[in-house]
Amino acid sequence: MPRLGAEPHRRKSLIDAAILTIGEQGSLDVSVRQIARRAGMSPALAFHYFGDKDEIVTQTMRHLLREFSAEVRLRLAQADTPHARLQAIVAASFAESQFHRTTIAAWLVFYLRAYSSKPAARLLHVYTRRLRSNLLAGLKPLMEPSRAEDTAEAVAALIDGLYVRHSLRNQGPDAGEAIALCNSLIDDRLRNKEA
Amino acid sequence: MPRLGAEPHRRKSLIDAAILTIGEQGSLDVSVRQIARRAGMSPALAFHYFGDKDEIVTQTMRHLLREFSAEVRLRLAQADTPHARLQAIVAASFAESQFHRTTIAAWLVFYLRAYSSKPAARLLHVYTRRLRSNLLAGLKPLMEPSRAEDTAEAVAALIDGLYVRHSLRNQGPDAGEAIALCNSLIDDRLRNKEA
Amino acid sequence: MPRLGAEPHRRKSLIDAAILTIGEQGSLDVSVRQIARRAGMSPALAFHYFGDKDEIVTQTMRHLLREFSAEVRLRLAQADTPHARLQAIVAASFAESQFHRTTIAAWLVFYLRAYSSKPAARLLHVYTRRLRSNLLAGLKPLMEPSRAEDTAEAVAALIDGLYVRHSLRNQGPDAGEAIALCNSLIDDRLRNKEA
Amino acid sequence: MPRLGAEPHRRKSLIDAAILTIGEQGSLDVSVRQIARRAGMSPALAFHYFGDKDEIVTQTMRHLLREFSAEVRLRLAQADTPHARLQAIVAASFAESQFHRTTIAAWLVFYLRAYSSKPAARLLHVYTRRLRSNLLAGLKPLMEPSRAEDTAEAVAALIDGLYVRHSLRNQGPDAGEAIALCNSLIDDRLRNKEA
DNA sequence: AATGAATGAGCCTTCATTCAT
DNA sequence: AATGAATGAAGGCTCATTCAT
Repeated sequence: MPRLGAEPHRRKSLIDAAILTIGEQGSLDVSVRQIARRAGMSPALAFHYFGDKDEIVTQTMRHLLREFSAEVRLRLAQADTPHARLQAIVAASFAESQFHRTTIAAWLVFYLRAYSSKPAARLLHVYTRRLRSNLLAGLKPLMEPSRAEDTAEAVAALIDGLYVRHSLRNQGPDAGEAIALCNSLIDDRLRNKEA
Repeated sequence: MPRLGAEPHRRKSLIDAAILTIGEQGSLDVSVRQIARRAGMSPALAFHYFGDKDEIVTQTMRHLLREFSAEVRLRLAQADTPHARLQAIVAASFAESQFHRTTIAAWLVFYLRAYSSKPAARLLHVYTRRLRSNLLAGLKPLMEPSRAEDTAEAVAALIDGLYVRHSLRNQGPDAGEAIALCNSLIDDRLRNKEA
Repeated sequence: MPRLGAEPHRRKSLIDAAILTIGEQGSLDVSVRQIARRAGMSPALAFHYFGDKDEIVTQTMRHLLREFSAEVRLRLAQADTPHARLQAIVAASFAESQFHRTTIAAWLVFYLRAYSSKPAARLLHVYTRRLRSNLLAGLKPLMEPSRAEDTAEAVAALIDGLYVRHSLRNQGPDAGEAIALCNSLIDDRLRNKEA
Repeated sequence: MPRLGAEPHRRKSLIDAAILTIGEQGSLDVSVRQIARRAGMSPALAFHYFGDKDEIVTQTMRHLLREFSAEVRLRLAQADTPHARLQAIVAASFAESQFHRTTIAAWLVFYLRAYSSKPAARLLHVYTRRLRSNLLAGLKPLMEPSRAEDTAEAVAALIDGLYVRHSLRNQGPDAGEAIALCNSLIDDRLRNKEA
């Protein structure tokens, strides 16, 4: 039952299925068969559209990155003070589209993939650099440079850590608490400027 | 010429090899053959000692957990104030034995394994509970309970996040800076008690 | 914009593409996709015209055989003595249309195909019988029958062998030398009739 | 039921099975499964010993080449005149160990493999050079150099051609006739030195 | 007329695991 | 104690082939 122009829809289905499958399993060690079945098609079709498994994985990673970027961009557009920009970034990080156990697991899997895959490392590098530069843009107007850098590092790490812990069987805090903890860290750093 | 009592030594070699191999690869998708080769023995012997691959992995995870616990215990023993206890935990987390790229990658791999493996989840749960209780023991005397819990969560997350970021091609801070960031968070929280 | 009567042209393109692809690869282990791409159409169209891969291959083989027959017929028509007829056959065998590395490779591939394909064997049998009868027609008037049969066999084998060796990275002789060697064998056999 | 020191025996079985399977099929397009089954073992074991299919094929080719070389060497050792040396080479070519339909088909398959495989081409090149040099060593003392080279080429081609035709459903001559045809060509060339 | 969509079958290869020695 | 021998299962990937449009 082949429909015309099915490609974009199929690719999307596969990427969604890949996120779910990889996220649930907490590993890239999932078969294309599993992903394809979940996406409602044969493995052969997955290969037809993506060429090989690596490309499925890479495109999935790229998709996650893009979704996050969009979330950030959206919120930054509405922020008009440095402080608001910081909160926008934090909020984006814990937005509903990002802060699901499964999605987070997929993120972590991709983090780990960077260990042995050059392209994955490159992709991730772009993301971390952008996050850092966004944070610094918000922090620099509010404190001296070296302190701003430390703070950016701390916020970025705190976000990552909250992700990790949240995904760990919902053991970590929920989105609201996570945001509060991040903002609290930022505010503390702003208050105690001399520390 | 097989020496008597070679078993403990063999097991240790295999676990060390497993940490290195898993850590370098950033994945459990390593073959027993690889691990055994690195440990200088045949895969068959690895099975002889551990029964199956799962047991190798589990024991490796347990080993990592134990090493960390030992590090914490050691430092807690020398801390005599609540604040010193907090610093001891932080210091243990970034002790040389823990804060290597490869070791951290192995940690993350095990975090992810908890997604699909009950035993792994249980093991990890013990570790997170203990860390939390250690942190709370240090924080409770210094601030009101609900704030102490938030702070414990933040510190734990910050540590995890710094781990993740450090392992990402040394992109994160080194041990000294990591410790400073953690302590700074703690101190900020102590100072702004009313926040 | 599909033109009317495109079918014969399409079929020809496919057969040409098949010869090239099979010849270059030195094997029938080429995909219909490769052949179709080379012929500038989709694999589905190739199936539309030929039904299945086997038919593509068979028709290709038949085409090669027919081309060779035409070459022979053409030259035989202009030969008026037995000796001239023999030379015509030899010349046809090494005519430009036949003596290309790629074409020869395709020939060999088809020879081998006869091992496991009845239809291919039948096709090839027709060709060898015809060649033999053509040679004998030229030889019988010039020597006694049993000697003529031996000679026919030798000439046929020599031609095949020169093909094989020529296709082997142009290691064998070029067309002119090949013809000379064949004629020389014939002439030797004519001279030493008593041997 | 694993026996110790089984490797050489297993490798031999596999190579024999490969010759038969490839020869019967007239193609390299045989699965490792087929070969392994014929050799009485699982495909996995074949991979264990040879690494990959390519290595099975290459070793099989090398085996064929070596067997032929041995046959030639054996007979050359007993030949004490140039003419006897020529006959030795011819006889070796049609010795029982070489002149089986299946073996010949395997030879042809390897000839064709040289089209797309560098290593196969190299291997084959060694063989053709050696054959040529052996023939020339026998011919040079008996005729002028340029004629000797032509003759070597003719003999080599005739042998190859007789192979091809023999393998073609036993259509060609049997070993005895084949040898006679080759010797006859040589003798003719010796007699008509001035041609 | 022509093609993208779709799949079942089959291949190469790797791996965890067992067993006899 | 230690290992080579051996295999079933599973995975990635390609291909011939069909079908709706």
